[in-house]
Amino acid sequence: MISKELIGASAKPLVLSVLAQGEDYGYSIIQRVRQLSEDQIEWTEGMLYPVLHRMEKEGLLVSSWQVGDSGRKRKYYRLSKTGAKSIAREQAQWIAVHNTLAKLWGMKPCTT
Amino acid sequence: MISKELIGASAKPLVLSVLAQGEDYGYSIIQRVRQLSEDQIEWTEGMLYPVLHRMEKEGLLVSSWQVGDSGRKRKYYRLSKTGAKSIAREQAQWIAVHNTLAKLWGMKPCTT
DNA sequence: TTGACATACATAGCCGTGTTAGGCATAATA
DNA sequence: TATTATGCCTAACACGGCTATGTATGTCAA
Repeated sequence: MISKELIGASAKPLVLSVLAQGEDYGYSIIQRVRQLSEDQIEWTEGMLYPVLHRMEKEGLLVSSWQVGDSGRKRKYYRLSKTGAKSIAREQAQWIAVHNTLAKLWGMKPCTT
Repeated sequence: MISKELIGASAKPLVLSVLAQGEDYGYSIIQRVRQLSEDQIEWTEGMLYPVLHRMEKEGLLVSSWQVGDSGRKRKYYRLSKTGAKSIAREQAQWIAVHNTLAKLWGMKPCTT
């Protein structure tokens, strides 16, 4: 179980990074993150949807309703240019904190 | 500048890990973290003191007033047994999230 | 002496955000 | 037909960081 603080801190960078691989919709993003984390990160819909709305309002994402193969309406999100650029900043912040923890834990720092 | 979300998520593991190296007091912890992060993590007192109080209330820390060489009264914190044990859990959570991000960023995962 | 500054702790109000809980709707499955 | 999985959304609540402020002491220079 991941703490709500960590959930909150990782939501934005994770959404941005997932969408960097191509557009996706809310419900699917939750599954993708769960799989990527090997069932360790279990997002709730009540957490993700407001995050997506906020990020769209901030201009990081763009949404569009589409009807997929299933015939069901889905709200797909993709990165805006601003969103694509912001990944680097999110990444830098994360690495900065991670490397500080890594020092205290006797781990090797992350480059790149 | 680190986002408030990341600040919040990293506060507890950072405090625990700093105190794992020996007891310390609030004002000093802020400096320690700033140095360790190479000036990238700049905690405010209004953020840290409530964190320390909470962690003590949770039984993770134990405090004691001491008079150091400077003749000034300081409130030193050290890990309780519970606090020492909790580091591993905090670490596991952090690594879980980090490795998920690392996958998306094409980085090598952290092993322990 | 006096003023400025770093040290050192603490709290109050504002605001953002995850959680819990609930609602609504459709397609697939039993 | 009933249930489950899918798929979106929002409201009330509680928690916690930020800003601002208050208090107090030691150091150093004018």
